[in-house]
Amino acid sequence: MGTTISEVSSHVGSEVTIGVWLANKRSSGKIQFLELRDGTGFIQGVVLKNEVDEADWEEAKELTQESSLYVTGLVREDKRAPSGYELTVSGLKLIQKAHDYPITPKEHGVEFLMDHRHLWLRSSRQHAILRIRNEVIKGTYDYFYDHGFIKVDAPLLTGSAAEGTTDLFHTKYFDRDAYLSQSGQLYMEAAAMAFGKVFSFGPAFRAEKSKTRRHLIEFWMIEPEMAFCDHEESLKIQEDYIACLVQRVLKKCQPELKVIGRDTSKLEKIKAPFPRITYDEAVRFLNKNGFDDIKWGDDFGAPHETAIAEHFDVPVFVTEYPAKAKAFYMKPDPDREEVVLCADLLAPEGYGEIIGGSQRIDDLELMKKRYEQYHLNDPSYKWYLELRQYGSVPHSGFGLGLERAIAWICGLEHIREAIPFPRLLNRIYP
RNA sequence: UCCACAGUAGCUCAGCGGCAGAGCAAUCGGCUGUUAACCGAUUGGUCGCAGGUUCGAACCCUGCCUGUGGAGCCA
Repeated sequence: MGTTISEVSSHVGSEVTIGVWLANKRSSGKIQFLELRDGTGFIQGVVLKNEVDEADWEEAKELTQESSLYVTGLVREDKRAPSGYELTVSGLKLIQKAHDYPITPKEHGVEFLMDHRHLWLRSSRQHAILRIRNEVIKGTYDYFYDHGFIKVDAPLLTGSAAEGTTDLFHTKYFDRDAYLSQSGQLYMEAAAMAFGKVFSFGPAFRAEKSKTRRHLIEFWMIEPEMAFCDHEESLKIQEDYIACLVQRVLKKCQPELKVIGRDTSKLEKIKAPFPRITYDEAVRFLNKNGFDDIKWGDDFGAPHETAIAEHFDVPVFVTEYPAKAKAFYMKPDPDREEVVLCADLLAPEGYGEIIGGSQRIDDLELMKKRYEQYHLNDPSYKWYLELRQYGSVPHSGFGLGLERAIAWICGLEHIREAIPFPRLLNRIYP
């Protein structure tokens, strides 16, 4: 391994050798421009006929898109080059000549690009998005480590449905039934009782036949859970965490945001605290704004969420939903039993719900009642009830959909670009 | 599961009842500052599949398959 393109600015005036792929080529009779990439960045190589060996000149002429080679040359600053730096090529050594690379520099359709996702990742746009994803992941680890959380891994194979609301992928566990996890939350509640503040980061699987720009069959979720933490404290952590992520991407990923053409002025506004409206207020707002179909007690659909979020240019919390519309484990408001201490965080610009969170029921008798109401008396749920039996404490947590957050931060049309190999309805290749 | 739209060259698309087309890619040639370079030439087809209507179907009709994005559900 030699120098990388990301390091060339510190090698101006000296000769370097870099392992690269040819992204594109433009040539004249006696000068060739090689658009080179090495995974860390892009740089333009210039091959001049009267300054290289004839063999190298001929080899450069033979280069095809995505051929791999070692290139040696002098690093120069040059305003005419796309990146500001240029390599005057003095020698090149072909590793492999690629034939008929499918993704050409022109436009392609969705189906074709998805069929070639393993190659599409090489494009500058996909490269930029996935580097931002990497930064969001690193930012998540840093944030929670810095705030006293420890990462605890939840199992992916489970013996029962975590929430019982969505369709699970069924599989066999030797001669028993098992399901792929759709959430690690219940396990995080157990972990919070052991470690205080915890978070999980792992994949979640939903066998829903959803096919919209906001849905993946397999997606990654960050699920913090905090003991001795009420709903209000949880909201403060959520808004601080999201604002930190956005500011970190703004600080560290300017070149990537530029490649994908993100309007960063919209991201610069993302600072805590975020506005909040209650479910009651949201229903009144919707009824006043042309949504006669919503009445108190109904859950919101995507058009309703979009209408609410459109009134803010930062994420907005919708709080205190009717208990009937939410999961069995959410804690009722002590002053108003019909609503629960929960919040959904809706991202701006129509990106929808990126966080769902709540304070959890800590009272053993109430949880027993919920078990009866929701028919959860299966032995596989026994352990979760026991968390309320041995030193129960107030606790809260939330789940962030990683790809939805990335889609919003990057301003993507579709969530499928926010994950390296998306699993979508009807697509499990490549 | 429901609704809507689409499927023609390797890719992106035009053609909408009368000879299968263009741009890009590929191949060959030209060009010393290109930025999805440009210029000339060549190659490239089961018009998604099956049936029907018609003198004649890529085009009209029916069914099926595949894809797209929207609903529901959710992060």
